Amino acid sequence: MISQERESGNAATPGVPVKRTHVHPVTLREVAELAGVSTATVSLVINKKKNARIADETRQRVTEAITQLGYRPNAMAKTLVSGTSKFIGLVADGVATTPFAGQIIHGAQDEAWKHGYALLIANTEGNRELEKDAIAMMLEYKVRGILYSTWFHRPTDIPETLRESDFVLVNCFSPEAGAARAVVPDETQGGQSATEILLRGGHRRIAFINATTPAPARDGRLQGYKDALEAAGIPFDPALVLEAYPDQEGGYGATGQLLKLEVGAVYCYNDRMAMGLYDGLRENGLSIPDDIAVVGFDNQEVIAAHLRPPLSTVSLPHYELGAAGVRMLLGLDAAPLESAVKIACPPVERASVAVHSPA
Amino acid sequence: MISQERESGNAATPGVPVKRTHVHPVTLREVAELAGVSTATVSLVINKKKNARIADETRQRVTEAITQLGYRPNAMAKTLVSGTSKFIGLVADGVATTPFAGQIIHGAQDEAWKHGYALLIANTEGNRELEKDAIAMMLEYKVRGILYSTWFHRPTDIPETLRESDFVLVNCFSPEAGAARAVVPDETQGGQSATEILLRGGHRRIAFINATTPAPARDGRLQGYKDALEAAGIPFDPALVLEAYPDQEGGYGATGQLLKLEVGAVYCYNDRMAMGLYDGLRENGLSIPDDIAVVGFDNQEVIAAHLRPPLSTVSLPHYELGAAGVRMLLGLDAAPLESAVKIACPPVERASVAVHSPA
DNA sequence: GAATTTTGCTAAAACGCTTGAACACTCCTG
DNA sequence: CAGGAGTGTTCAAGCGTTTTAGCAAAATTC
Repeated sequence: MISQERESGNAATPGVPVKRTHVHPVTLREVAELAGVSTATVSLVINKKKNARIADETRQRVTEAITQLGYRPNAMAKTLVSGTSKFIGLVADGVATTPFAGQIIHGAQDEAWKHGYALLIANTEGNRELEKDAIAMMLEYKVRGILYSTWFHRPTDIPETLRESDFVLVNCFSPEAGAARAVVPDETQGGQSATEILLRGGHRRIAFINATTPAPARDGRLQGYKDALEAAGIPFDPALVLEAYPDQEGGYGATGQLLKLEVGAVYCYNDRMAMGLYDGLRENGLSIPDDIAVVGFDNQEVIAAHLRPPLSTVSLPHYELGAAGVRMLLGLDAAPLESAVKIACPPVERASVAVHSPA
Repeated sequence: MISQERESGNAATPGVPVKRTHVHPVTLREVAELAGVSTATVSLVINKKKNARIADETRQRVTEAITQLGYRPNAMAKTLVSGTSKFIGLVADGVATTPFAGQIIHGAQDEAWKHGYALLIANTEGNRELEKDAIAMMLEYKVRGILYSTWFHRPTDIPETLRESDFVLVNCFSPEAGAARAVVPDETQGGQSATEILLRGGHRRIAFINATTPAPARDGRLQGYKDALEAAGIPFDPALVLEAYPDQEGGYGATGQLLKLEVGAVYCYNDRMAMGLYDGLRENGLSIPDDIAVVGFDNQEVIAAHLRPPLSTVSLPHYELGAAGVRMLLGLDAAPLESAVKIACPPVERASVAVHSPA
């Protein structure tokens, strides 16, 4: 065999004499020919097989041929042989849409890369049909596994086709226990940390504006608040817990109620609420943190870091979620089936809470 | 390499005779056997070749076999044959890091998907070495082409290896003319639109707080301001153009100077500046839009839509940039080499500019 | 110096699919 | 009824790798 002849040039176009614009298609065989060895040898050299015995001189010759020709392995051919690609799929319901949840992609991509994997992403906008197609595509490309992620922490059910592959749920979990590996933020610890920021500021009477919308975050963040109070020996007072829709308007609208509580500190369900609350407090002539200390939750950079004063808050560890998802998928981190792995939400202290007790 | 063995559990470890949990590897051949035809026939059925003549009865049988077996084509094998995959690469210097530029990914992914392509993304954080690896990876996977994107509009030089593939620059451009296809936001039109929002509000004396940092945006947005004034028959007054660092602090810090100008309207280089300016103006007891109308630029949702009052601004069309990049790559949109294609920055009017003239 | 081991390399069979050429029919057409 | 035209299907040659078994020559052993 060893069919097609070539005019001397470069650019191999098998069969057809037309030149490709982009030069490359240099194959293993061409390298082998130039180096005067078999393709097997070249393959062995490239993959640095430890128990392959290759003379230094040969290895040398092959390496030279490779660089001289500018050879690039064809990953498809490799994958075909090995049966699985160096891809990890990431199915997201809206991660690319939502600014800060984009960090999930970022974390997954960094971690994947670290282990020699590339990310194949698909944004499904929650569309079930699209989602199915996306998963099918990933399976066809023989991904090593799939990360199924949501833009906010919530329960989800698992698409049937996902089961055809290894997978890990990221920022979501299956309501049926034992159904899947999953990694989520530790809302409770986060709520506790947020409250502790205020406790450290010397506050003992702390309000919490929770969300009206049911979600794991709503329960967890409240629980964390209670835990922190208990640890500090402060009795929990339900009257100090307000509720509002978790956005700027909600925060702004909660101002009135909050003022009635006459607290010196308030912990908001999220940063957007805190942002609205800032406006409300300001309109009432109150200054942060002197009249009232505020902490948020989420650490949405654009907001939290740039409010005046900058907002103390707790980070939603999106980057870490993505990274941990990849590690769990690859079997590098423990990944119990029984319950989701929880990633810490680290506190970020800024100027919205004074360092010393104002009391 | 491929070290750890596993007890039978799941997780196929190549080499070991352990069964895969995930059943699939159903091949064309198996389908063919079940249907009692050759693999060629099955292939023809699947790909719906128009000039393939297949009896309805046969087609039927094959289709059944396919669903019965849950057959999934192996995309790698397909690609190997065809020479190019259904992948489009997206190399980003920080798109995933930067919240709103993430829309580039989103737009690219939607558009790619629409044409049957999947996105292969790599975030390089501007690291040249990583970038090279990322591009190499994409070339090895025989991507149809590569989108090279930056998180803010700027000139860039083109990595050598990028030339081995089709590519389009997104949100950036090459300083050497004719070097590459590129798509960027139309800063000038954007600046003009921003200014026009204020003109429509009845303002004739409009300040512009430009950035101190050199960038295409800085020049373009200023030019747009001038164009808008000229079109309205208002002479350009350099005294009305201030400069500040383009972030909240900068905007806040520019308040003093701005007040000296005694203008009723101000156009800020970006939303973050406007956000800072809001604080500055408020501290001086001025109300927006009654005492002073404000427009920004970028339309960073988290900021612009949720300030009080919501900020009128101009959208940086990240989504469209991504989508247009894909279309240009696939040859669906014209893509001149001489100069970058410009995408409009549509105005977004909110409450920071009053509808009627306050004059 | 024969037997054995080691070293260096290659042949060739996969991997799962596509595709043009070829084959075997059945219908027409004149 | 021979020759041509359709029609339905299969053959077999790739696509670019990896990898195992095996071969020949060189080195080592006794």
